[in-house]
Amino acid sequence: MSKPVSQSASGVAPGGLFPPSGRRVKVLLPLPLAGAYDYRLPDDLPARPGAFVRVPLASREMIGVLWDDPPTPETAETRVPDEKLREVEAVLPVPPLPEANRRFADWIAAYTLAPPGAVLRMAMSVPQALEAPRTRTVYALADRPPEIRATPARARVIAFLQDGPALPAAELAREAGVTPGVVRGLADAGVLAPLQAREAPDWPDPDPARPGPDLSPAQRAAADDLTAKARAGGFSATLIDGVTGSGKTEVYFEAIAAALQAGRQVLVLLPEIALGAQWLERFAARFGAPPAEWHSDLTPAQRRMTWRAVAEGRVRALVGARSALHLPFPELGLIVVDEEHDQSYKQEDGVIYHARDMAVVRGHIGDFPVVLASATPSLETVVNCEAGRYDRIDLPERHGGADLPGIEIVDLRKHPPPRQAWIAPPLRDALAACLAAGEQALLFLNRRGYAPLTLCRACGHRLECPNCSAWLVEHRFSRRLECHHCGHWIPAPKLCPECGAEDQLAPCGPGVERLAEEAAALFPDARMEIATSDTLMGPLAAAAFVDRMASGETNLVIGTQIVAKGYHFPLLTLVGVVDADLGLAGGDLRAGERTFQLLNQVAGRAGRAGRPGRVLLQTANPDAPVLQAIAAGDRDGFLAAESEARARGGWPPFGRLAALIVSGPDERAVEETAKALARTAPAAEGLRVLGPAPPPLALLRGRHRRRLLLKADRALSVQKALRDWLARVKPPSSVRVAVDVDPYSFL
DNA sequence: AGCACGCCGACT
DNA sequence: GTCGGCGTGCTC
Repeated sequence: MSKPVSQSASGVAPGGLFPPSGRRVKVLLPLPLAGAYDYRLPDDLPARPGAFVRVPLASREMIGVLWDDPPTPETAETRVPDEKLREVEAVLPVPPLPEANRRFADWIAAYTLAPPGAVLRMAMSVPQALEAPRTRTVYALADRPPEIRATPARARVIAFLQDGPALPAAELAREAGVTPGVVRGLADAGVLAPLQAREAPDWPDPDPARPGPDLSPAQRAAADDLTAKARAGGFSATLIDGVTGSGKTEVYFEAIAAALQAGRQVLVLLPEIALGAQWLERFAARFGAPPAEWHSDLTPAQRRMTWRAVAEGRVRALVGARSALHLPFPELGLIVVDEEHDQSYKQEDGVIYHARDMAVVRGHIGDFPVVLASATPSLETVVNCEAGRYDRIDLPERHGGADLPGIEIVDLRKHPPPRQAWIAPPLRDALAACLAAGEQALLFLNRRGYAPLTLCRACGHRLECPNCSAWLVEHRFSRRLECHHCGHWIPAPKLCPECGAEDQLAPCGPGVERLAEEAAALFPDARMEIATSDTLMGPLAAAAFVDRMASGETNLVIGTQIVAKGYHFPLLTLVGVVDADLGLAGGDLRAGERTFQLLNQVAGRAGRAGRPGRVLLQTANPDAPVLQAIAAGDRDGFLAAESEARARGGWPPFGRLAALIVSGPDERAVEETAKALARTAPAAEGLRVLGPAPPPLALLRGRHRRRLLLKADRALSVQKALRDWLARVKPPSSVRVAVDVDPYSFL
């Protein structure tokens, strides 16, 4: 132990020994520690639970949150001795973390088995927001300005400030149309007075009183239900189930208006990919001001100001990706989870949780309604509705809206594409007709790059990632082979790295880049564009792409799932799904459901704005139930069959599942730990452990992996079983055991 | 998460 | 002989 620690802890102060004063408090630190630490809060520091405090920790300082006392006081043995306590140094000038956020963090930690501090870290993602708000120097007219020589430029500055806001020198000069020197001169002369102003401009409040759009009778009924819930408060979870174009957004906008009118804050969650300009514009059109935003493209300054404005209640409505759930809303009164079925709500690293489910928990804790919206609701949510846990609103398709696209299956066994090509004749002909008619088409292939596999014709060697059990994907634009799981890449080689043969490396299978090559050869006059996360980096690139689509500048898009979500393309009439079977391989629990949702969403891109659309699904398994259901438009039939199968097997949502992922750089040590876990697996009625088994990605980012699966009856708590189980096995320090409660990915 | 302590290789 | 690599372990 270092000297400063023992000194301060024993109460040695200049002038002698004092009995320690102040009371013992819990401080949760944003670190993956087992629980909150005890500190001494000096009597002269007033702080209530939730206060952000600065505390010493080992040789440094940290910011933590004054946590509530645990419901069961600890015993004398587990209690940290008084001598070890160090002092809370300061209370930061920020509103405290609201009670609901604290209970929410506790709940997530208990459910996911994550350390509470790791959960808190998500709520404290912007430490700079906790410091005193930054100020900037602005200039206003001085109270008693001295007499100076009047010039036209000076007059303009003075005139501007007579009814304009105080501004920083540079902005003031720009607004008044003078050079910065004029402003500086006025300031030096004492005509302008410098003031310190808070940097954060207020967010314009969305105006809930603005009249909404005309709603259909079904929309009106749905909106009335939700506005009543939002006005009254109290927990409820409601699914809005309606196809694209049924007006879900307009309906939940009414709920938002009601919550705002009731003086509550509102949070809308969207998948990151759908959080584009189009949604923001719709919100602004309805409420006269855009919402605040929270997503990965924010700058650090935007992040800091937004976090603070949320905490101070100055942000009334915010739209964000899943991490927005942890923002410190003091008056949250409604959460909307749009595209609730979307897999991106499942966070897969760090604290592993499902944002849709946690949104419902947050509503429960905050005692307010939660609205889930989707055209293809998840089976989880549908079952929750059937069980009466969630309410359900069905929105029929609007009359006068676009017809549902006609969906046709192209049997690749009957209509094979030419060698080294992937567009089968029926799709080729449909594309030709569509482009000839001056319409727009989308070729969908959920695979980035040129080719997913490169192999040597001479020796058969496959180019694999050294850190992951995965093939390297060729990207022609960047002339690289890239691993899509870690950051690894190599320049596209000319020689086989195994046998040294020259020009024998052959691309196998298609990616969007290769498909574009094929399409360009078939339709040399098409105005083609590739849309993937590689080509649409950032909101600006995405917005520019949307513009080119809306204007018809682009008439053929080759895209991955990025085009399936969030955008509306009014001129698009043909969608070709190049490989409808892609998502079905691997046989994981939700492969069918996921494929249904994705294909349905892609198909929904065709034929809006009144034009009939056409969708062609290329498949080698035309009899697969998912594809039959899509083609027949029989979503409910598909869900019923899927539900039946899962109920029979005791799989979620009819049973509980938790995965243990054992990983480490040393394969033997990982294997040993996995086996030790299997040996000590809990044995109880209604509980089974499967594995260990190497997952499809048995090597990921240089770490070897094994998976075990705990399957339990719905009535059982998997958390208790997991906690007891993990306490029985002490893995070596190089091996990590991650817990994924309710796993979605089986990789 | 940091940061210190600790125990083995290339330097002044 | 020391500087320093980052493996391991602790922080109320």
